[in-house]
Amino acid sequence: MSASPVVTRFAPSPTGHLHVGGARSALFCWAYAKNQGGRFMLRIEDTDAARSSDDSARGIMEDLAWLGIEWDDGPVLSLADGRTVGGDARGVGPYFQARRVSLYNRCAEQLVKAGRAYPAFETPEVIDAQRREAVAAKKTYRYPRPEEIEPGRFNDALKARWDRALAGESHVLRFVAPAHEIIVQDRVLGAVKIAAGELDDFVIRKADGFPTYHFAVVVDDETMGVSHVMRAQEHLANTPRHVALQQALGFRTPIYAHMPLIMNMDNSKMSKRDKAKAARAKLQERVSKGLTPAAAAAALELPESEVASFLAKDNDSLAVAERIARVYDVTLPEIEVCDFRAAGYLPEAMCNFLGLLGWNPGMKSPDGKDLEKFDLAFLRQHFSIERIGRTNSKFDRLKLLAFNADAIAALPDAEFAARWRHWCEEFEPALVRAVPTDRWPWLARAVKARARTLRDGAKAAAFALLDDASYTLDQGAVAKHLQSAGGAGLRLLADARARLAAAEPFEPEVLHGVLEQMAQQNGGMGLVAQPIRVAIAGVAVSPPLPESLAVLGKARVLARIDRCIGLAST
RNA sequence: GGCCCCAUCGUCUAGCCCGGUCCAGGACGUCAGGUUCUCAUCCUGAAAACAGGGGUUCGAAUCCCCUUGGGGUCACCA
Repeated sequence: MSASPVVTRFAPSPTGHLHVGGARSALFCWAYAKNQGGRFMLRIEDTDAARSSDDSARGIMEDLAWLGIEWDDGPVLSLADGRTVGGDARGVGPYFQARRVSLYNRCAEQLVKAGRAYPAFETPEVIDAQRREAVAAKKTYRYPRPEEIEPGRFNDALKARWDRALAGESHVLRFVAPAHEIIVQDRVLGAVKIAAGELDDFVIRKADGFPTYHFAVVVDDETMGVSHVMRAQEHLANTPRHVALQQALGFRTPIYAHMPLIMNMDNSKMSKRDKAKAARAKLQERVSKGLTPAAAAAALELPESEVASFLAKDNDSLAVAERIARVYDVTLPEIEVCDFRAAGYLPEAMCNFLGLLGWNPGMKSPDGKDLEKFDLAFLRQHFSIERIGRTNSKFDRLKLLAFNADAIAALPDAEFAARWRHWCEEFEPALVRAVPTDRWPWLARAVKARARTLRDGAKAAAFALLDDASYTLDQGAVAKHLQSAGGAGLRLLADARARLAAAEPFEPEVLHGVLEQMAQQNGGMGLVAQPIRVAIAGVAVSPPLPESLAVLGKARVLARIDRCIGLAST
């Protein structure tokens, strides 16, 4: 008899973008399946009809694909390179839970007929009231099982309830929680025991006919052949419910591995609401400095009432937060995978960093230091559940940034140029338009060491975007590098203009030679470079000059120098 | 609050299972130097942790217990 194949799954609900925590879960599930020669499955848990959307499902799939986490089984997605991921090779689909409702209903009926589930007719309002009462009395609320329900027996009372349900009366289905202790054998945490009586008769099918998460998960993991359930620890408390359900349905219990959580640096939960918090903090700071809400609303082009409610924490609208970020120049924290992509992070850096949050290879690199740089190929080769940690980790963006900087530095120049351009086409198109294609590699080379993110690269390249006839010259820089010492810098600049006008071809190597020669004749590169830099960039900071000059081209360089000399001489 | 999980530098962590080789190693960050045409990169060095208290033991970061602290979860959300 062969060992059952390893099948892991990532099962997001399509109610928004892919969160980094979800990405880490998916990464580990993928890595383990691949390590074991098994299959990684993607299932969309869209049983919350009101909050789910196809756009979200698609966005999550695209984010996973961007990271390089590709699923063997699941919805089909076409990639940019023409390949597709997903499919139903094992014939266990569909992979959207909303399309599996009849399956859940069959299982639910089986439970009812076995006396392990029953229709309940209280309205949500009634249940809420009971719950509030319990909270007010400082007691733990547990749904009180009707006395007429006998565990394991489809008695007359249950039959009567079932008939009412079949007749169309609004109801939910509740599970008859077991009277015995439940033990979850977790591969990360060990044996977790839940005493009998801790579980109450939870809902397995909602009034709208959709299964609850607990029920759908259990039915799907069984019918889809999932062997290993790896998920975040926030699900640990749900697991006894799932085990109880499996036992009642006669299902196998998969192997569980609960991973530690990823938290903010302040130990709060990472959530998309952090964006609203950051924007609100900024706006409040402005308001405390005298900005009136009315003026803010005008600047934001939003109704005053909406701004007021946002400020009052009555809503966490992402749209408002993003508007504030743009108008008041706040950087919203990246929370979702697409945020990191837009911020100019490389997928390999994300996967590497995420792979180290709660797991590590426990290996040394050739230089004897702990090995912590690796790619997806390494991860799938070496991943193991045994090395998953038990403690929550904080998401340190500075370390991620360092990883990203290293990943960029490790890219060959040509590849960086291509990938950076690709990113700019989507997020910084003006730069792509401003620089001729054949000069792009020079720009990329000049910018690479300054780019901890692809967006940094675009910032460093800002000089290329300036309008030759109207860009601002920093007065301090002009005074320091051009006008001081009796205008020595200006005289050098005039000399440089003449030499640059004669430089041919106008390419980095030639320009480097021109500058070197000037440096030798004029007391060092520092004295020569800064005046030219101020002239062409308007400020005393820019990427290396030879490349910068070549990117602009002779005509623009001469125009800028002429304008600068004119402005600085008066 | 009930239940559950966790506990090594500021942060991610190695070491813990199979006690001694650990006055605890690496990385990020920080600080101090150096290289460099600015900025950045790069190089060198430094400071920085076993939460506390009890056990067990010749010996504990490693095993046990308690305290404290942090986290998760208590929906007709997933």
